Amino acid sequence: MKSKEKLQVAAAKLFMEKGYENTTVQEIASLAGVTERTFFRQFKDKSDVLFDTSNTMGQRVAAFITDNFDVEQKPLKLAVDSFASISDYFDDSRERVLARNQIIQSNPDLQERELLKRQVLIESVTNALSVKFDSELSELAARFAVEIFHMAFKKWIESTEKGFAEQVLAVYQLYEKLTLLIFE
Amino acid sequence: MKSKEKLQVAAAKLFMEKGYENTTVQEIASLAGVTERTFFRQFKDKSDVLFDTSNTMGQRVAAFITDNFDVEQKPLKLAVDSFASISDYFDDSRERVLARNQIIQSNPDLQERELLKRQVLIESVTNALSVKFDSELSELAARFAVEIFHMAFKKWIESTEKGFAEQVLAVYQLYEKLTLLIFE
DNA sequence: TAAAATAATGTCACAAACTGACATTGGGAT
DNA sequence: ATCCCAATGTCAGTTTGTGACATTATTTTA
Repeated sequence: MKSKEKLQVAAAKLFMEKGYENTTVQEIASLAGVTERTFFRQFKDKSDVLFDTSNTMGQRVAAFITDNFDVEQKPLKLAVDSFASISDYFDDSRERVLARNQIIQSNPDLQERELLKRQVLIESVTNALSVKFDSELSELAARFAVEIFHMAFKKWIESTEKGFAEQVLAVYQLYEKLTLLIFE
Repeated sequence: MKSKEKLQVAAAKLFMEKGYENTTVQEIASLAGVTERTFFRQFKDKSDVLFDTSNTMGQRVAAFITDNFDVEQKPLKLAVDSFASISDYFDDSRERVLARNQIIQSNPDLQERELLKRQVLIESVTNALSVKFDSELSELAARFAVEIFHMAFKKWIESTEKGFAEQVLAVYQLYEKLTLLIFE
């Protein structure tokens, strides 16, 4: 196992056991059998060890969008569907996602980091949509889609009732309800 | 002048002159004529000195919403109007807002902090809307409204053409265009 | 295979951000 | 004038993060 992975495993373990703020980079490095210095070579800061820098979600979502331009004309619906399309990412590893989420919610620094990741996600979706739609419209749709995704995620966390895709759909319907009010 | 204000002034000056990362808390404190320790008593961290902790915007926006429930039935439109209602906050001090924005955009830490502030804003709007509307619908409307606000802010930064309220309206119209596609 | 280049890790020294504990001061209230 | 309280200072220490250079694996190539 590469030291990067070892550090991620060690960090996850310690964060769970004693909380994010109570574990030092020193401890993580020791548990992983490396030096503090190599921690900071793999991750730009302490919080970085929890965040996937490669933007896997963004790539999957963008791929879905480019693959489905033809069957779906409405930018927002397309973007929302793209989030539903990655529901396996969540449903298949509920345990891990929940644990991770709990750590993040326990600390403001981590929440901020998560928020920044959401901006990257918005960009991915915006770029994917921009191929076919007007760029400003794409950005707005992307922003709305990510908000819908986020609300769906929160609901998915709270209850075991529905799968991720269903929660996304539920929030999308809430959006339809919201917009229908325009024409009352 | 209270030391808190002195620190804010000193920080703003130094951040402008030599950038956020290149100025130390030490320097800010010295310029303000106090100790590093009192800086950290006033602000929870270095970035805090740039952020208004009292959520003035949230309060103003929430106030507008509660004051205008009767004249406006549509939650999103109401929320968006509430942002237009504080346009003086921006138009009246373009200089300062631009300078501040430039500092924030120069550093990831500050961007994250700004993002967290937006969450607080979302909560304010959600709570205000919840008095009259369903709570989930309120949250969705609040999230969308804040995204619209943010896009309007970006456009307002980029061009001197329109006032803040006009930019908000412009993005809202973009939203209408987006939703109309539902019924194509 | 041996030598040489390259990548990963270690060592060390240090700056900057932050905190806890306790001392000092500087105005208001009495 | 004195007492009180809040704000500030002092100081010592922890943790995060970085630069510079040494050492050790790993891979390339002669």
